[in-house]
Amino acid sequence: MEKKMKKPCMGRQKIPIAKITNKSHLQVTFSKRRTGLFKKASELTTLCGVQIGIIVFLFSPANKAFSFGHPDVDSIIHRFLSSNPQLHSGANRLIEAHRNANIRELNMELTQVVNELELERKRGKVLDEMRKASRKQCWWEAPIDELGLYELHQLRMAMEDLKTS
Amino acid sequence: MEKKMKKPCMGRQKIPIAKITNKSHLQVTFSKRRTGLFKKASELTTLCGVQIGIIVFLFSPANKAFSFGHPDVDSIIHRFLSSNPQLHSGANRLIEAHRNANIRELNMELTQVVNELELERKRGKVLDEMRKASRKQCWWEAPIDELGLYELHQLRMAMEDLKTS
DNA sequence: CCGGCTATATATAATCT
DNA sequence: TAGATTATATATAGCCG
Repeated sequence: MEKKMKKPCMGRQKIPIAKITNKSHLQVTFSKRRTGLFKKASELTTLCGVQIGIIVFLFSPANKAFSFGHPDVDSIIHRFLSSNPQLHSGANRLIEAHRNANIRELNMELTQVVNELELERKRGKVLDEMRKASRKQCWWEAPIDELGLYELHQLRMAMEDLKTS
Repeated sequence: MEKKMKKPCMGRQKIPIAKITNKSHLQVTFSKRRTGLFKKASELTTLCGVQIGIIVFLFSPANKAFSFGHPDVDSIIHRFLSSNPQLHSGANRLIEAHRNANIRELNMELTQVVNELELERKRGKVLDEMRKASRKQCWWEAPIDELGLYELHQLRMAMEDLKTS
């Protein structure tokens, strides 16, 4: 009863980057992160003297659009649309063909491949760690509850590596 | 050379939010923060199921435009313009033109990532071989039920996370 | 120009008010 | 439903290779 009376607060917890199902959590998180995103954008604008436009569409609970812009969203959009009149040199028919493939599909494919890559990297990393550990001794042969703190730490680390993004 | 033999690293320092004058510092900061901004946007998109479009204009050293979008910048812009009838002045052609550029970038990125994935797979394969070669009865080969509940949970979560993110 | 590293500044998930 | 608090997760400034 000396130091750790009770836990005042869990503090920030790690959350998986996946759709938040709890409506109220989502609302709070959206609000906070949107603010944070705009703040980051604002800082980038000031620090680097760049112009930024951000548009955010929220579809639930109510459809609503938020935006941030320096100098303002409209001018950014206008500039953006005007800046790339055409990079469409006649060389790439493949690109033309892909247009029908829809960007969203490409994005999904890219995302999936990136995920696979991440998985492979982590798998390799964990295997590396295990291999390294196995040189010492086969501590994992013993029941979990008999493991020393160090070994538990190692195991934990391996797990963390596996799931850390 | 008495007190501070060496300084491993200054660590992150606080910087004033004002235009960075040093060109190379600015370049580095811009690159890092732009990446961070896009990552935050990506997370917000996933966490809250919203659509986001970001456009960043860098005027020095060279004029260049960066963008992030989910599903893609153009659709975000289009949606935004649709909600503001006044600004919708025959921009469709420009949007179309820019879409080509986007697809090309995506394709290049995809190709690159696929290549990286191949490399990682090979590495993983090698590690797998090593594991097989030296396997006795390491825990990851052993029956699942020998793992502690916590570790098992962590592993499960890691897998789920990797598959769904 | 990148990507990695370390120490620190910030952002923010949970909790509390 | 909205802020204030707190402990932790992340983002990054400065340095290197």
